[in-house]
Amino acid sequence: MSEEQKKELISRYSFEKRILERELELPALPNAKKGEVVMRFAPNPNGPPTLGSARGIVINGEYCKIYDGKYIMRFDDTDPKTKRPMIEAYDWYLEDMEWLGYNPDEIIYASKRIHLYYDYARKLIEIGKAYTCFCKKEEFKKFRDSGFPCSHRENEIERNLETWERMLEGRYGEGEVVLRIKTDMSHRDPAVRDWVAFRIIYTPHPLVGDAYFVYPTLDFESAIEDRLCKTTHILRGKDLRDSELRQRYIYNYFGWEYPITMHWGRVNVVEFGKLSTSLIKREIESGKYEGWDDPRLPTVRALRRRGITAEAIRKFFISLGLSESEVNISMKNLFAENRKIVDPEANRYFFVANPVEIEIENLPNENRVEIPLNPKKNEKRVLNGEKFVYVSLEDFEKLRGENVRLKDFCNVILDRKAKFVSYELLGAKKGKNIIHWLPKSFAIKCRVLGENVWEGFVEKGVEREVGRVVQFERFGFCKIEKAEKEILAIYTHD
RNA sequence: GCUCCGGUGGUGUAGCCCGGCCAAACAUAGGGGCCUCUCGAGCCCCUGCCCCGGGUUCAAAUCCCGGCCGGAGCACCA
Repeated sequence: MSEEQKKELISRYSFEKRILERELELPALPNAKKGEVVMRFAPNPNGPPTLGSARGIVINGEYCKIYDGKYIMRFDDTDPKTKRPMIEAYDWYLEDMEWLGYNPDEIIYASKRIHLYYDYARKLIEIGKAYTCFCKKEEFKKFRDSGFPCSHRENEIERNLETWERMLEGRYGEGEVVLRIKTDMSHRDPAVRDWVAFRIIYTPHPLVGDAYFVYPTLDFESAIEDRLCKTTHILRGKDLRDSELRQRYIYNYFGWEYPITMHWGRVNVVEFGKLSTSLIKREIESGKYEGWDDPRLPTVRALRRRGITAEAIRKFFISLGLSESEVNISMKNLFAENRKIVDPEANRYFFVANPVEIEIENLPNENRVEIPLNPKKNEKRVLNGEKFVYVSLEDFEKLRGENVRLKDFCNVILDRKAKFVSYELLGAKKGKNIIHWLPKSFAIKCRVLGENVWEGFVEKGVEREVGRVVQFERFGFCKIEKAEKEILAIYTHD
């Protein structure tokens, strides 16, 4: 074939691909019509929401906003024993969800609606699609692994109904009997073979006490609840992918249409490794962390306390999208997002960690030093340029004996007894010898909490910033938490 | 072991379904420079990626087959 023919062929088959300006937005949701979308975020409140939960809240919430849909907060709290809900955590979820910018249109507590699920269980037994099973779990595991049914599978419907009634009357002990959904004992995926729909637990539930003792498993509860709420789209982590396979059996038995599902991959935040809710709980109890909002923790409340904005968290997860591949992501990405939001607004202050007091000998006169509160704004803060000032130990040790610029004030030869050089900026260079300082008469004690604890002084004026993120120059962004006798700040990021 | 899902620069994401201006884009990180009286921000430049092997095709990141690697499920947890 000649070159010409080749070219001809190529141009015939190639088509112009429009290069889309990619914005920060989620891909279109399949089969979604504006105003008709119903989605839910369904956590078990056995601890406060973490960064991982935030992904679910944000992704589902964003789609609800885009499609003007209904957003349901559903507490999947149907295990009072192994994954026992924390009574305070219900409110924590609601608080954090609102803080992240999403307001649920409806709140559902599965534990209060268990009687509704019983009706469906009964119907399934009646049509021969569920059976009561007296196998011990190890015993059943053998059947599941080998793919053979256990004897209970062939129970008469009448007998199943009878046992079920007796379960509800409390005639059996924990672990004695369960209700199973009949799927296919030879299904190629062992995870879907005749799974448990109800089990008996006598431990009182933190929210509803002893109102029930026959509890549905997540798969049963979720299957029914999604139907009752008319959920159209389920977006969740890949760990629940097999749920769909299991739950579809129920949908098929009842002739229901299963919602559209999408799953995102596992997120591993490098800084935290595998920190599960239960592990955090243990470390709080052991005293390693001070509480669920310890700024070192990846809970939503800790991030908020620390000065990470909801907007940054939202953008962070929107940018991750719905990829099914598992990701190793660093907090640095979140911080970069946050810095962009916080930087233009944050006022600047001098914070001197590990202060060293120096005296400027032969200072000609004290004077007012005006420094912008923020380089992009006009407002100024005023410091008194006086004889006794603090500088940080780190700067002192590094630059002792050198010509150093006390930012916006004057140049000195740095020492405990420093020599005044000039008011003008003579040969001082950014990144080299311009340092921050504090007049002794203007300094308030300040403690900064982060990975470390820093003690030092901060300039007067930060008292006004309680609740806001400021930047301590040459130190980092911090959120001012308290201003009483001394200032308490939480380290946000650099 | 069985099942399912992934694998694009250091890290994320887009492109894959519908093969072709993709010798691959954006963000972040790292390196260099400019600017700024902060180690912050901004501006400019640079480094660096289609897991491997076959196949189909004029043409493969994209389709097919086979490996390898990673993750998840196989609970009377969610």
